[in-house]
Amino acid sequence: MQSAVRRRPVQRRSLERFERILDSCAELLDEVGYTGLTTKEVARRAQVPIGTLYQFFPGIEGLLGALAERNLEHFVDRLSRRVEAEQPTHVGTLVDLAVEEYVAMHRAVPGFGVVDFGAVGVEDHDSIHLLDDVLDNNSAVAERLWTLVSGLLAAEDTDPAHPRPNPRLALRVALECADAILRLAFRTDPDGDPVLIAECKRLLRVYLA
Amino acid sequence: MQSAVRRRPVQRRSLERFERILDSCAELLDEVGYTGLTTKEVARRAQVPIGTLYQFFPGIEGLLGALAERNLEHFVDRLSRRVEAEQPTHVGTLVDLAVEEYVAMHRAVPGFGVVDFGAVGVEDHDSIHLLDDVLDNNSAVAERLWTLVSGLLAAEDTDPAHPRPNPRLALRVALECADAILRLAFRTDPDGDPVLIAECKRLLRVYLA
DNA sequence: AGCAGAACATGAGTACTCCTCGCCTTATCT
DNA sequence: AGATAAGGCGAGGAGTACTCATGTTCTGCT
Repeated sequence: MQSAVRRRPVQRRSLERFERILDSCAELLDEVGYTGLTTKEVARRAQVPIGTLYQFFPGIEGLLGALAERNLEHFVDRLSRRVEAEQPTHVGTLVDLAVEEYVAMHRAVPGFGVVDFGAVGVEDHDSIHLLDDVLDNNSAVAERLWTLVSGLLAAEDTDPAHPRPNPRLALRVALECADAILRLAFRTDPDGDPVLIAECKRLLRVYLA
Repeated sequence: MQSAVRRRPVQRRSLERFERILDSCAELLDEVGYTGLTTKEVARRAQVPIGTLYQFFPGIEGLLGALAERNLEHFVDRLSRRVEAEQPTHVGTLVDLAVEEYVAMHRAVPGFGVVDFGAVGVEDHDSIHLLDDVLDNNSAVAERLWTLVSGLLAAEDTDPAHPRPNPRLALRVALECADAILRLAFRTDPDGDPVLIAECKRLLRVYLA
């Protein structure tokens, strides 16, 4: 079991190339889609020889994994910032924030609609699990979000007779659903179907209440 | 825009081969996964030369599409039968039936865990939409299920002051979620994590109520 | 029965793809 | 300055998806 990258660059020039490869990959994903992606074209776009690409990434899967990792980092950053700024006091408002940030990234970040946080070529056989060893990708996302929501989830548990049975599980499930619905929203409408986005928020609120 | 098959066999021998190709494809999916699948190996398994495979299917995508189509047909059949047998009177019980049938197929039908009803290489670029021209795969499923659930959904609308806003949309969303959660359940546990399966039912009941 | 045309069968070959590996250059450290 | 590590490179090996020209078998029709 290995990471999504083979060798992380340490010198400045190669670090730039590393990022350029990821950027080109993301752009190409938007243009030709997942199955149309080729390492050769990514390398050409990034203006690096093919060998250099394979210095950093173990292959096309790893490349996508690294992109997903970057996306997740980006997302958690943005969400943390907003949570800190707005200090939501209910699960409902937190949900809205999270959905909005996801939508914003979908619109702004190249390739995000295709790779998301790592749900492309779901390989169960012997391939690497991109973000984490044991957990699958969205579970990794759930873990990262846990610190942001666990407080609120516990605080809102107003009825001590019926405590929330398993908040971690609920978060995990909610995430999976949100991912699915929002993907659908962007499949339906390139800008994200507003009706579906609203419905996503509604479902999450109802479920997590 | 084309169907998932290129030429549908009419003579008996070739019809057997057609089915054998799909069966081999399904088996192989379980063994080597989506990215490990090759047309050559499918053909070898099915004991047909490679050219014959391409007589029927426009390529690997089409092959998977045809498999998904068959799965959907199979699923709708099973569910219709159970609905007719048990005559559920509440949305909740109908949900349970649907989830149980889905789980049963996951356990019994080779390849079902990988292709589902068609959510593998989601191609947005220029590839065929497997089950339908305009809608995506799960939307096609939703349409097929609509006749089974529309009656119940309307009948349970007990509060005329707040009618259910858009039952078709709700079904569409519910389906997307169910698919996501149940896939997760089978990723976690080869037999389908019972906790997640139960949670899936719970979410659907809450959401559709 | 004889025949036209449709359906079916075949696999070598073309045009890709991913990825490796040996050899080279440049940077960093002591 | 010398040694060690990091970075750079692209032709080519191994393997894939898919085509197509050529041949065979079936089916319906007169």
